[in-house]
Amino acid sequence: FNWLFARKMNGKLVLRIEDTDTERLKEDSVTQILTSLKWLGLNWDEGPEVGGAVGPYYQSERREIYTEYVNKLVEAGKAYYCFCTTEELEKQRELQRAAKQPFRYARSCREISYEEAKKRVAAGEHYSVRLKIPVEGSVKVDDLIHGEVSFSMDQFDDFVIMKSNGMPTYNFAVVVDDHLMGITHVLRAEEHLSNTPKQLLVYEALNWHPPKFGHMSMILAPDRSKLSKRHGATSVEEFREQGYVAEAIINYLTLLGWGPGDEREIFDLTETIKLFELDQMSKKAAIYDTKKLTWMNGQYLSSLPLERILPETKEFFLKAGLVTEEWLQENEVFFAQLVDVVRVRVKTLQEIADASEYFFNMPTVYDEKGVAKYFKQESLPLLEQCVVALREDTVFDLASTEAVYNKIATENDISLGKLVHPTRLALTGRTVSPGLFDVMVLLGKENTLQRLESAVDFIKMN
RNA sequence: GGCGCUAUGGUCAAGCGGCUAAGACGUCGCCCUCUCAAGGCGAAAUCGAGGGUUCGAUUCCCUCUAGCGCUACCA
Repeated sequence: FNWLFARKMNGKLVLRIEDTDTERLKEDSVTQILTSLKWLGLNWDEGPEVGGAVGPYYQSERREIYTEYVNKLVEAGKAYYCFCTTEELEKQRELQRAAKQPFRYARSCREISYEEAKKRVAAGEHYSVRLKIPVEGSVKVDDLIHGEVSFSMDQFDDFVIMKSNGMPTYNFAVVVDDHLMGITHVLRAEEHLSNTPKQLLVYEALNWHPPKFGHMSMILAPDRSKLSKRHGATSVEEFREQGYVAEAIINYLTLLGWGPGDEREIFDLTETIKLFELDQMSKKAAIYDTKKLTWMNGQYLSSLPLERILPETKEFFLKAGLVTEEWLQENEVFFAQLVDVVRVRVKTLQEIADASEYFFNMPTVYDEKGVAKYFKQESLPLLEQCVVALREDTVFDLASTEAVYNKIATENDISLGKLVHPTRLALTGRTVSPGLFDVMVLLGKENTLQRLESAVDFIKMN
C-alpha cells in the first residue's frame, strides 16, 4: 500500500531498514525482505541498494544521529538519564500487576538533577534515557484511515528513547528518521496506532512537524491470531516456491485491504494505481484465504503472456528433474507449447510441472480405476484400428488426429469417447490430462504409437 | 488490570436511515464436453447481543460481548 500510495501521488517510496534490536538481528532477514520486494515488483526510490540523499538507510548505521538528538533533548531538560535496572523495573511491574494497577514507570529518576546525573554517567554507571512527557492533557492522532483518535496523557510512561547499549528505541528512531528523511506520509499496520501518540510527543519535544499517518488493518492467521510462523504465516519466498506468481499475490493482497468499489476482483498494478484511494481502505483485520489466492493464481496463469511465465516455469521442471538445461535449450518451442496447453487447467507453476510428467516418461503403470473402466477386451480392436490409422497419417497435427478419431468412431458407430478414454489412458497412464489431441501432437507420432502399442500389449496380457 | 482499534455469510467484501442486503473465493447441484479444468446457469449461507433516537434501523448514539493491538532498554 505504501508503494501504491507513492505511485498514485507521484511521490517517492523510501525504504528504511529498522534494525535497532541487536538481539533479534539476522543478516538473512534483510536480504530476504529486499529479494521478496523485488520479486513482487515493488521497487523503492531511495533506500538500500539504490542509495539516496538522506541515507544511510539502515538504522544501525545512524547511531551518531540519534545520540545527537538525545543529547539535545537532555540538555534542554526534555529528557533525562535513568539509572533503574531492568530487574528493578520488572519488579515494579509485577507489583502493579498483582495490585491490578496500570503498569506505569514510577519516574524514580525524573527528578535527579542534571548535574548529579552527569556525574553518575561520568562515573560509569549504566543508564538509559527517558523522555520527560507532560503529566496532564491528551494527545490527538489525526489518522488518514481512522480519523481522530484521542489518548489521555496519564496512560503514558516517561518511555525510554535510548537504551543502555546506546541504541535508540523504535518510537524515537522513527521520529528522527522520518523527519530527517523528509517523510510526508507514514502508512503502517494498525499495531502502531497506539504508538503514534508517543511519537507525537517526541515530535513535540524536538519541535518538529509530524507527517501524516495512516494505520492499515492487519492480516491475521486463520485462527484470528496474529500472523506468525506457527500460525500459517507463509513468507513471500515460500509462496514463490509453491508456484505462485507475483501478480496474483499482489492482486490478492491488495484485495485484502482495499477494493476498487465495483465488482472487479482481478486487476493489475497499473489499474490499481489509478483507482487507489486511501479512504477506501478497510478498517477491519482480514484473514487470508489460500483458496482464493490459489484460484487467482490460476486465473493469472491462464491469462498472463506465455513468455512471462516460461522462465519461472522452467525452474519447476528442472527442480522436478523432468528436464535438463540442455534439453530446454534444444526444445524451446516444444516446451512453450507444452506449458501453454497445460497451464489453463492448473493453478500453480508447480502443478504445471506435475501435470506434465508423462510427457517425459512413458507411463509404467496405468491408473487402476481407468484400467477397469477403459482397458476392456472390447477396446482392443478399437485401439488397434487407431494405431493403424495413425501410422498412415502423414500430417499428424491437431486437426488430422481429431479427424482420424472421428472417422473411426463413425465407422464403428460409437461415440468419440469410446476411443478417446482408452487412448488417453494409454498415452498418459491417467484418466486426467489436457485435451487428448493436444497430448498426441505434443508427444509426436512416434511416441504416441509406441505408447499405444505398449498399451495394446498390456491389455492382451491381462 | 488500563487504553485504543474493529465488528455484514466459512473467508474477502459492497452498503453510508426505507433494498427481495451486491459481488468474489469456497461448498452443493445442473449444463457444456473426449477426461480434468475452464466457461455458463442455479442453490444454500450473513447484518455479534441488548438498549435507545426515529414513522422506520445493517446503517446514528450508548452499554455489553468478542477479536486484535499498545501497555518492553521489540519493532
